[in-house]
Amino acid sequence: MATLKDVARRSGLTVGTVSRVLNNRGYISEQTRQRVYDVMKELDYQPNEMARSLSKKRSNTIGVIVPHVVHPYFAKLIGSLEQAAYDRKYKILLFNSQGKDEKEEEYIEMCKSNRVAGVILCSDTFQTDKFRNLSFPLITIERFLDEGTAGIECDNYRGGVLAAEHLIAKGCTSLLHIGGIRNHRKPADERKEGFEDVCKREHIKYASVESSQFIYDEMDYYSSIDRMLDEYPGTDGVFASSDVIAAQVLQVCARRGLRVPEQMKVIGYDDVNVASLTTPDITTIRQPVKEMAETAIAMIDRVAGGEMVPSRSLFPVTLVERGST
Amino acid sequence: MATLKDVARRSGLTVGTVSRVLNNRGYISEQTRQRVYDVMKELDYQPNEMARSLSKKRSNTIGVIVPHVVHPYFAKLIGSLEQAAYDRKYKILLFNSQGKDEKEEEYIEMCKSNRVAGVILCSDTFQTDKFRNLSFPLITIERFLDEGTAGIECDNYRGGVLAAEHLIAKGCTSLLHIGGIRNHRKPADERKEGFEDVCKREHIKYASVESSQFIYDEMDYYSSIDRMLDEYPGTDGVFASSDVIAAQVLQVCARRGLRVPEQMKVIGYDDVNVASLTTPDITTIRQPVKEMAETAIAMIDRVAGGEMVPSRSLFPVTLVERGST
DNA sequence: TTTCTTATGACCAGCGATTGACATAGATGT
DNA sequence: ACATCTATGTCAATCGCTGGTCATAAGAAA
Repeated sequence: MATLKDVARRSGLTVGTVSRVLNNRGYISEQTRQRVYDVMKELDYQPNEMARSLSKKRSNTIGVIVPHVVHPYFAKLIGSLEQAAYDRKYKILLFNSQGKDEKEEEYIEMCKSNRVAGVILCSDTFQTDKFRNLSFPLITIERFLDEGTAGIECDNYRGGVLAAEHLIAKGCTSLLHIGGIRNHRKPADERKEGFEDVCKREHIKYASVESSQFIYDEMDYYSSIDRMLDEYPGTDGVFASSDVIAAQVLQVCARRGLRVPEQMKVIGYDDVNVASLTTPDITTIRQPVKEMAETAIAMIDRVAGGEMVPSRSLFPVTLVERGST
Repeated sequence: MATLKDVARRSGLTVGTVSRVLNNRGYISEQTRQRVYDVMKELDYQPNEMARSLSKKRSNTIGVIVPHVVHPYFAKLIGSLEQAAYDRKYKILLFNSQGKDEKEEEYIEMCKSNRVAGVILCSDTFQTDKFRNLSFPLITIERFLDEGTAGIECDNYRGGVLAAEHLIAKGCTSLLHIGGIRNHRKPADERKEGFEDVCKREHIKYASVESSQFIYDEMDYYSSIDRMLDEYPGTDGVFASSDVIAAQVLQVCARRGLRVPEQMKVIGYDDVNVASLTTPDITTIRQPVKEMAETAIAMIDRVAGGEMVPSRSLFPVTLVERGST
């Protein structure tokens, strides 16, 4: 592959000058600039990012660590992050921790090795010394971390409130909240709190359960849902903390002969594509994933530029009404 | 961050020796090796991959270019690729071309710049000179490319055959095949051929249509499905070329009051999670995505090691029977 | 004429590794 | 006692690019 030197030689300029063009440094005449670009095209020159990063002690790569890739919420998040990164000339190094703490630590090390511009850490909650003294910004999405540079969340409490109020407005009298993936601590707790506060206020019977025995990459909640419905008979409204869980609630209902939404109303969370692919489609609490992703990438970019960023950003959620309620 | 030099100094060895340990070169006593590892841990040393790659003229990064991230098929593929890459000490640089040719070309350039060990190109079909004279292996998945190093496909013809045979065995008399995303040319054609050959052989009424007006990231086939069912009344079996399409067929049927599987049978393709999240869940043709991903990564690794790899690998598909047929 | 600004050349250290050539020296084998 | 193997050191080039320091020179501005 052609190198800077080749471009310099071919264009009759020096390496220094060509580098100046490449990095918009110092004085360059329009004519020279054009000449350089022409030669670059002619030689099909691609700057060697390795050398560049080595020299600049920083790459334009962003590490994204997710606990799950197949789950539609993360798929959507990853897609949005990639788009936002692309817009700002960054590349995404994707890591799937599968929710394992050791893997997460290992990936952080890899990010260090690769001198990433920043890392975006999604969901789950786990603290380790490895997150300290990082030489790059660490942005968390829907996750609380003491050592992080900044945290991006959506208004989970309000999500719980919206869900409960909606179910109650639709006439439910006995509610059940099912937590699951991505809900190990804080974010889920807040959803639950919002949900429960409304139930208390409105004097509605309710219960909250967690399907903790979730298996990554499997997303199999059926048995726990079944058990829960047995445990709380008379439930006529379910608030699932993800659309995937909600979809499975729908299936369990179908098997039990419970008509949705007539006999049972179901509301999900996230608003990912599965929510609109089921029959009936699922009423859900929408997270502005795209905006959250853009914010995360923008933050890394800004921190890299020496700017300050808010340590916590809260995004609003909205209710999307569909056929399940 | 600590450098090799620091490790050398701290351990009382020379840079050369430490490098030997790192790369398993030459003679090293067990004692020295241990000493080096200890110091590395002590200093929290992480080899600078940039410097390494620059020196070795090759990185351990693999570029993955997909036309779509949110589509469950790709989400699954990406997840499998990441896992396989991790197992072999590679990292994934993720690029979403959104099916746009220009973006695909641009991403290939980026891969060049980053001196990736190889690129995995998924679905869609598009040829360009940019794919020629690459200094790294280019592996395609479910995609035909003249310039590629190797292609990995699943037996699409057989998939079509299995689908048609299954629907007919279940008593369908008038079939409809709906193509869509990821089906621009060859792979989809073969599914269609398999499907049609069986229909002809069995003297079953059939039709094949394509919902070409697909919008990336939207996955909205409803209107086209509606139109198709209007156009082919009497259809009692649908072979959709993806589970996402099948899920939407299910919804359209529900809206039309067509009971599945009693009045209408539906079979999908891929076997991604949505297939099991709908009610009823979807009978589908399963692609061995995980194995395909592993093969792709393994190939890059082998080509990097100077080995030869088959230019075409065909994987078998299987029928997974569920509630929609 | 003198001073500035613009535009480029000429050099070169440095980024953090790799790798090869060659030297040295103790241990082992025969 | 001599060859051989093992284990390290020494030294330096190289990978491709960045970015600083100077020097140079032409044209513009004062």
